[in-house]
Amino acid sequence: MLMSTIEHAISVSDLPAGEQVHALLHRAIVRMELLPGQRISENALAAEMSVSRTPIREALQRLERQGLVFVRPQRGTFVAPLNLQAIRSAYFIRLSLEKAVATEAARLRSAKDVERLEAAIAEQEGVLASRQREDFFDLNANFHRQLVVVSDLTGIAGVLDEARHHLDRVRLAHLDHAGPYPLAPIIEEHRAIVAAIAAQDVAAAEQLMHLHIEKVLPRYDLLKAKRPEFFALPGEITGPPGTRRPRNSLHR
Amino acid sequence: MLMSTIEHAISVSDLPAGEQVHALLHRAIVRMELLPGQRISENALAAEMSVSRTPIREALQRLERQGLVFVRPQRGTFVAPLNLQAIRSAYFIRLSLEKAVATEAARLRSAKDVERLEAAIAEQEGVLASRQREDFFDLNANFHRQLVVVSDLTGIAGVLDEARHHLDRVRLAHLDHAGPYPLAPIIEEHRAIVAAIAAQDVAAAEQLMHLHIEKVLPRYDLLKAKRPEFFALPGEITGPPGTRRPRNSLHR
DNA sequence: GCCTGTGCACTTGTATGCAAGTATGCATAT
DNA sequence: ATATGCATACTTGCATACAAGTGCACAGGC
Repeated sequence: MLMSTIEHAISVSDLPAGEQVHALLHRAIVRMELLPGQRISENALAAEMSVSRTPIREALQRLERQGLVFVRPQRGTFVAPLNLQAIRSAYFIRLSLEKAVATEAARLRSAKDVERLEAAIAEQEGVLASRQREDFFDLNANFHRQLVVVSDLTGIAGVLDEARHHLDRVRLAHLDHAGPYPLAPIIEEHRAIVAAIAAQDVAAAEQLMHLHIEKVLPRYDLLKAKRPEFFALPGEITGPPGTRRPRNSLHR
Repeated sequence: MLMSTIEHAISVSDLPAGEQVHALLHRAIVRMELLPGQRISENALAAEMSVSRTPIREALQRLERQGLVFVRPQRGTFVAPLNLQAIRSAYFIRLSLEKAVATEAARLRSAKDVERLEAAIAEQEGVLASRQREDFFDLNANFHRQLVVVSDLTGIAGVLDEARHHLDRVRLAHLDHAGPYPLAPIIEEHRAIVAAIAAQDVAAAEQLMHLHIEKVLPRYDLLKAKRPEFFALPGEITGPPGTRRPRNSLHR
């Protein structure tokens, strides 16, 4: 069921095989289509994607370093749980760096930059009602990446992306499994930030970004209450003893 | 010549082969023992370390993501130059995050934490005169990592390490190729930071850390004047046309 | 002397095969 | 019925072999 979408996606581009495998798994994990704890079989993936295990392993090693999967040698590779420490760290990184980015963007922005930021916000509004809500997170990422470009610090985009992905996993889990997750206020915050940047109001840009990022963290414990299995650590068993299911029940 | 030290190092531990290769190359690159632009041959490394190309490639891919090597398919793998954008980004990341870390450390520190930080500083003094100056950078890294632990944000240690490594490359190039690089003031700054943390003076800790980090960046252009070849981009030729040396002149 | 075309050695990317270790399920003994 | 030991199918880690592409060197023509 997972793989039907994969086969569709690979033929699109002719990037290195490992890149494509990574992009695919990364997207599926961040979107919570592959759930925490779920087994990822190198052999099965290689067969389904018609490549050898070599690029598969390359992709899995990347994902492990990003904290999205964990590999237990001779045992298996699994989607990483939502780790509280990883979430707190990602939040802290975003809070610190995005504030500084907003400051720099307010200092350096050109008129053209402001136009591009406003165009990005318009896109977000377009997707708000019509398309899949998962797509909103891609547009949100684009907006924040654009801010990085304006601040002339493109080298930090990778760090911010990785941090955001961890937080997006929590937000998207909310979308699917917990209560509503309103997107409209986020767009309003974006608009306010751009307004401050357009006015070159450094202090306001930083403060508004602070408030914007701040809203992400608190919801994690709500999700943990509803879906504790997403937070289970590698060795832990969530259910009472004896409920242990056969090894591949999650995978097949 | 390079490899004599390598053979010594590998037998010490029994970590996964790829880990060891990565640790070795990483250390050599950050210490500027492998110079920017220098070719890294997968085959030669595999032969010298008595492993196959598979773990070598695993290590090189990690290093590429860290910005320490660059791979040109079907052409070769090379030590990355000192990239201005990478340096600025690393500086920015350190400035933002370390300030926040200092703030949190000042809030959360226990008496035991202060003791450990002071012990780390004592170590730095010990190495100041006696041992190799390269070792100081390891102790400096330990100190900053310890601060991360105190601030209860161990998850961000990896990001800060990677940023610091880029800046350390510049500093170590100074040690070898440019003027003097005094280490004693750095220890004094560490001491002042710890004092502020011990006093739980949040504002002072943040400000002192700001000044501490700030000192790293400016020296880069001085080095660029003395050793422009360290900053040459992949395709660029530093000398005038016709001075192009045979392909392996850097390697053999 | 200078320019052009071809061959070869070398590069990384990918596929495949082997080795070491783990967990499951079945057979056996109590 | 319960517990124990073992065979087996699976996992990842590593080694090796092949494929595709690049650039230098050198031979030949001008």
